[in-house]
Amino acid sequence: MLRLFPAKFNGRTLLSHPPKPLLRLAFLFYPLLRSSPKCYSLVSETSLQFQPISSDHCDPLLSTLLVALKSSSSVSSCRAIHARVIKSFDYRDGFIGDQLVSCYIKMGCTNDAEKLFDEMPNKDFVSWNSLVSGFSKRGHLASDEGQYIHCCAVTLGMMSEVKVVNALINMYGKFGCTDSAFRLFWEMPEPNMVSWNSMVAVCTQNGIPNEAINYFNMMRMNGLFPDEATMVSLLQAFEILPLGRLVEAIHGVIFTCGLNENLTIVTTLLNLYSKLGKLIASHKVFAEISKPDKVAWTAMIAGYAMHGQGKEAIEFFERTVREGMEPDHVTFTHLLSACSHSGLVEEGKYYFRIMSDVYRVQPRLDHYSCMVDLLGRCGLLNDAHHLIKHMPLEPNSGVWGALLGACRVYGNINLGKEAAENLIALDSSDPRNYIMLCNIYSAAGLWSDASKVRTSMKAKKLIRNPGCSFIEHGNKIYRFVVDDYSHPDSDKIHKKLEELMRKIQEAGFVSETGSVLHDVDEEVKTKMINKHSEKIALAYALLVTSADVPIVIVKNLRICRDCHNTAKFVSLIEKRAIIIRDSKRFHHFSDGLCSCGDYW
DNA sequence: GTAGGGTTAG
Repeated sequence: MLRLFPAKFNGRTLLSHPPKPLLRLAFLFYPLLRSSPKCYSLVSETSLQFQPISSDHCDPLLSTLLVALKSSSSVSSCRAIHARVIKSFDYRDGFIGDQLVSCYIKMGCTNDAEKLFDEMPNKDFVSWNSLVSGFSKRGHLASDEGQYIHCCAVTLGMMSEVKVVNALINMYGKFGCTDSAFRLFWEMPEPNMVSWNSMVAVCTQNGIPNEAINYFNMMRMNGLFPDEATMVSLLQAFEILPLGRLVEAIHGVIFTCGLNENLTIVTTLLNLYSKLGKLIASHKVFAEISKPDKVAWTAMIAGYAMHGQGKEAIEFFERTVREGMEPDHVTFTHLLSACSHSGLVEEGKYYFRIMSDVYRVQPRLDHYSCMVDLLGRCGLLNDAHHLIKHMPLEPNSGVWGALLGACRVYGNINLGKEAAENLIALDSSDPRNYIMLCNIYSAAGLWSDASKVRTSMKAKKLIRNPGCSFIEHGNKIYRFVVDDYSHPDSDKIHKKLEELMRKIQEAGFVSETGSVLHDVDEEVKTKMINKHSEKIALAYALLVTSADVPIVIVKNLRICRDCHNTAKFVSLIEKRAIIIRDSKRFHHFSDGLCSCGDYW
């Protein structure tokens, strides 16, 4: 039986009559308290031990409950406990007030958080930090609000506090204001470990991996030894800067430092190998984890999904569930995405059904996106549209984007238009939405409509993100854009490309000019398409790599149909394994076929 | 000897 508040614990007298509302709370949330590592010391196997230190007996237990509440990921528990706390007490100040603000933010009740924060009479720098970090982590802070908070911190004399500056650095990082983050960091008299780690993270999150590595090196030169957070952020830098050999070197360092027992680091490494196209290496890393957790095995499923290995993802899922793993919403997102990337329609429908029926995981927007993608892939555009119209949540850009992608493949102009209009209504500043719509019109030969879309893009001053391809060779990364002549060996590369195109045309390859947006002659179109960055990278790879290693190309945008087809032919004719990672997934080409089954 | 704010993984 659960005993609450024993009279004595370790020889000390404990509170014998705790306030009744608290007693009810403690009973209700006993499992929650037990599951929170930070509160574990307060809660033994059989009883809830409680020892007040202040004259106000409510505070310690309520604080413990609130801390447990924050560390729990259960939103329903959050709401329940929060409702009861508010009913029984009215705390606006000090410790409890700060905790409540954090809880509100965690639950997504940003208005309540702000209201309470405004009402708090004695805000100190801890209160401010709770607010800043909570809001910036969840993207609930606008840039000017951030600057206002920075001003407050300065006027209230909080800038001497390292934790405050660290919170501001991270806030600016989340806004993409790297310059402000840099300035704050370099003005700090004594940055600590978290400050350095924050800088590495800020650089990684803002797509400047070289800078992340620089900060890492500077940190080492300052005599600091990297910890878990450093390694995770550093590893993530290599997602953008795919220097495979350097990653293997870092893997070695992780091993020799004994960090290979650290689940967080190892999971990041596993995920990184997947993203670099090395699924076998991911699997090896996973196999060496002694006690993989939910995050680690979800990462493995995500790896299979990315590489279009749906059957393997399902097998893996079923095996681990049998071993007692409890899947959550992220697990199902990747499992459904695996089904969709492999065209496993029936399996996808099955898992979508049982995720709530059997595993009690309610479908979220990501799951609906996967389902729309899954249905769209096999041409069931009306079913996909029906699902969107009848889903219980408000469809977001992911859901409409999945439909638009399917419309592009199947050339459905009407639905495509609807999807694109919804997308543009949701976010009129994302050039990709306009480009997709433009693509659909162009493919259907509706040049005047396509041109209207281009005009509205121009009017909004939206610039198309230029496509580029990366390839690693001899410890260097080479970047190619369309019609690129920047490489010193450009003449050779373009000669090789022309030769390659001639060869595959002889084997039956026909250019697919539908991917070219511009309303120009077929001949000009073919010329433009033949100089796409991934084709140049491919020709370069054929020139400099040996025949036995797979060619790995990384592209920032999605691969176009023509380049996809080219890679298929080249894999057949040159007898080479080609791996292309585009912005959405991996394509493994061999013997004239692609792992994506021509749908992406 | 207890409890709060700053960095990191699917």
